[in-house]
Amino acid sequence: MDWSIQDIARLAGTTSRTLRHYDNIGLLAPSRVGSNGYRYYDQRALVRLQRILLLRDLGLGLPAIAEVLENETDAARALRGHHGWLRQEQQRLARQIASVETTIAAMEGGEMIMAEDMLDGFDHTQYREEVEQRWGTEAYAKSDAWWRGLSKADKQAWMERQRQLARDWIAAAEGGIAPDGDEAQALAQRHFDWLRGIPGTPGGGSNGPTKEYFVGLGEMYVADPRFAANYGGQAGAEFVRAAMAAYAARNL
Amino acid sequence: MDWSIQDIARLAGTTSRTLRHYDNIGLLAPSRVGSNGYRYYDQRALVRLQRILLLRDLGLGLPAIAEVLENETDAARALRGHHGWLRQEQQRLARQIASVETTIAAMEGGEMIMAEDMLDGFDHTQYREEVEQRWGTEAYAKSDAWWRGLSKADKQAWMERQRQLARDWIAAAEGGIAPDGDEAQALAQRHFDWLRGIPGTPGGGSNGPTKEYFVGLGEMYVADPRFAANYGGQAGAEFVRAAMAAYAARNL
DNA sequence: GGTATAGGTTGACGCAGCGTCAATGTCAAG
DNA sequence: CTTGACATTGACGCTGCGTCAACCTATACC
Repeated sequence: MDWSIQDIARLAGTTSRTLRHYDNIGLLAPSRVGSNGYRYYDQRALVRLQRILLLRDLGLGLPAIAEVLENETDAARALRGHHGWLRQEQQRLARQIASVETTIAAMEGGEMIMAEDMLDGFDHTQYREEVEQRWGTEAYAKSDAWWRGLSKADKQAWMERQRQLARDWIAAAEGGIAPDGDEAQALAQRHFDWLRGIPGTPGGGSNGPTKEYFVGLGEMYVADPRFAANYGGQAGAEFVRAAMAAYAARNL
Repeated sequence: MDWSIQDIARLAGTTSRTLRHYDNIGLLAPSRVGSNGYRYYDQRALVRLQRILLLRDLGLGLPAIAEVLENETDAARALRGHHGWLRQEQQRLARQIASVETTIAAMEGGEMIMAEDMLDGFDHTQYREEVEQRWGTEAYAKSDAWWRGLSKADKQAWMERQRQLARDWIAAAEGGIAPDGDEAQALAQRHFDWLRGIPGTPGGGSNGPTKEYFVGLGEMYVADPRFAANYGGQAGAEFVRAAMAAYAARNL
């Protein structure tokens, strides 16, 4: 005994379109096809469909489901892998939610990030000594000239970017992820690109900072409490340093 | 002064492809286009791009971002709405994770759901009295005959579906969502479709059960501890009843 | 001036998983 | 014979770009 396409669709709680799709991609073929082209499905097909839908509800992709159904053995293994991915997603969402919340708070509290005047209170000369000491007076002079030469809009854009980057670093550090994982490495990449925009950094310019400079910067973030504060304190700065070091080791 | 497309891409930490995309969909036009078709961007454009990327990192969709940037005012409101959606997503993920975990446990512990013999221990006659009392002896006889007439595969499929449904109900109840929300109502819909497959239910068959039957069933789940156990106990059953009642009020 | 090289342009496909027409054939019932 | 329900095969749409492909341009060095 077999059912029409609508019948099993109803029986399994899905739609005929879905069944045709599954047929097209080879995930579930009808047990019989009439001379008129009509699809008919029997019990075996129904059982398979049920399994498919079960796994789909758990969030597995159709290719993964197909694999599970063919091998028969490693269903649990596939689910464990999937479970890991789900948890990652959840963490990503948690961090995003935190970001949104702090952003909302910032917008309601202060003048909000989108506002025009956000340069107040920023004095880049406060880092003068450190920069001169570690990378020479010339490096500082260059970057100082660069900064003074920027228009107001430029400065705003640059700071906005810096602040967002710092926020993301903090969120990442608090999220408890690995400094050498993909997430953190993506942040390190952003950090690298951001530095690239500052002339006067050793090796700076289009090619980006040198390995030594990049790693040394990470050290400084930890060593200097003024920098550490930007990244959520000591723990945050250490996370940033670890991520930067890992990035440098791989890419520079 | 303006930059080439690669320049701002680097400055903002994105790609030229993205910028072309934003131009195509009207989200961010270049400030100037050379006679050769090259795109050039100035500070204003850079600022706008930065805002776009900031909002994008928070998870907003491009149309939503466009809206925020035009209206200028309701950025916080848009973010609050987005925040709600993010939390929903997070809850959905949490429930999915819980489902995956219980499924893994079931597969490792018992013979797993995919196994063949899972009809043991199910005795549908245990509900005989209740059914006869509430909906008449004929209703029971019909559904009994239907069940006995099913093949082994049919019975398996039916039970698998029932069990998954119950699991999802439990997860939903524990997830703390509203019984009349979209999520729970989708489950009620599945429950309705599932009942549809059982002849002998009042109004059953292709059209599905009647409103009275559907609501009455929900009551029974709460009243009878044997049913309640299927849905994770008293609290779970009450959640199911509430969801079914809401569903019936709207759709039946 | 020639040429190597980097960077620019406009299409257009691909991805995940179907929803949703569109145009048309089939089956059961009145 | 007509009507209506259900079937078929395309094919576009959605999200946000990544990734070729095929073809100009700008810059720099010889």
